[in-house]
Amino acid sequence: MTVSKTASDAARSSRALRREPVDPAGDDSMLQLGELSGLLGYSLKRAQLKVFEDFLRCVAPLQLTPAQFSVLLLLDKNPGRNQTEIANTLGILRPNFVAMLDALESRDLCARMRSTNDRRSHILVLTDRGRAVLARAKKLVANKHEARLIEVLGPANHAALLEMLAKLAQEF
Amino acid sequence: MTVSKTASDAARSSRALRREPVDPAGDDSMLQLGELSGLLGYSLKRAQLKVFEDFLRCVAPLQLTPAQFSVLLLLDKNPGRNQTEIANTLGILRPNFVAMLDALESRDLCARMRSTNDRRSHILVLTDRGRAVLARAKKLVANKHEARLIEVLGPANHAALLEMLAKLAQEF
DNA sequence: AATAATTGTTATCGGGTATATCAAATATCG
DNA sequence: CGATATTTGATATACCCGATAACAATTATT
Repeated sequence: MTVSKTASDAARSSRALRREPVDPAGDDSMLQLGELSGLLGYSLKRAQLKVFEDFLRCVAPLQLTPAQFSVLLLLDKNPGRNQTEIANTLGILRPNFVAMLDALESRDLCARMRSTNDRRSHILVLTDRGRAVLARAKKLVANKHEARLIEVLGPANHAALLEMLAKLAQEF
Repeated sequence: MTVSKTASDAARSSRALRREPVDPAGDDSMLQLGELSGLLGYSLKRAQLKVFEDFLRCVAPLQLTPAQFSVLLLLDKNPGRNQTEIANTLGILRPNFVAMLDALESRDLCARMRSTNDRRSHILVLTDRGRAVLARAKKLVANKHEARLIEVLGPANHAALLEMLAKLAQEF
């Protein structure tokens, strides 16, 4: 027979939600990772999932994903740009950016305005509400998310980590 | 009308394939990233994509993804384990691990053996071919992939980066 | 003016991740 | 012992993200 809501099911669910391995005091009696712990890509992926997870927690009151936050940030710093430009600088393909913008626009965080010069393109602008949400998001990210990262790593290490990751993201 | 294969289309395709932003000497005249470059999660994600991309290139002759490589590594270091144990330590949900194993088994890289103790579970073993492929993969990863990472970052930085990422993956 | 290219969009596909559920086998407990 | 609960592998399914092809409207090129 099948039982849906049990203690172990709940444990598995919360574990799966965070996509993290299950060794610490779990039931698998600690398998050997071997060369896996020396693989940079492996730790990179794991760390990225944890950091994104924490970002979502910290900014949960505003219901913003990392990708959405990055769009709002970019719109604020680069007014008067169209969809193609914003999508390109974020590495998002234009077709996939359409639904993203639809979601943000339906929440009145940004708006598409027809350009007078080029009637094909949509000039993207933050709404007043978008600016307000972005301001609150920035504070949450700085005071909760990044603050926790700096606390765990130490300020010097945090800066060094950021520099190395930026180098990898560029020159690699 | 629609034109499918043009010079700019090819440029966009290769760019999209690597999921990377399009500023350097592109056409968007360099948008301002703003606080985005200071967001650890942003650089983390970008770096992770680049590193995985390089991993795929380096190990392309063997047609192994990072996830498949990690499974083979784990099977080698932990013989006699079942699907649940291997999947859990890699943060893979059991339902999703089934198709992954099917693919590896269909290529004769590993095999499921019925356990005599517990006839529910499948003991996972590397085949001879699996061991051979893993050995070749290890060399490619070490001599091409990780070597390039160490070259770009410098040995000391590479070690420091690995340590910090491991700390984030655990304590965060 | 004819052709090519760009912009936003839709449809669609594939990969990764998540949940619910099932049959078979085992464990637990009255 | 026997009834119930749990575990294991598996299937089906759903969602999100990334990718490609194609299209109408508009603009650029020649």
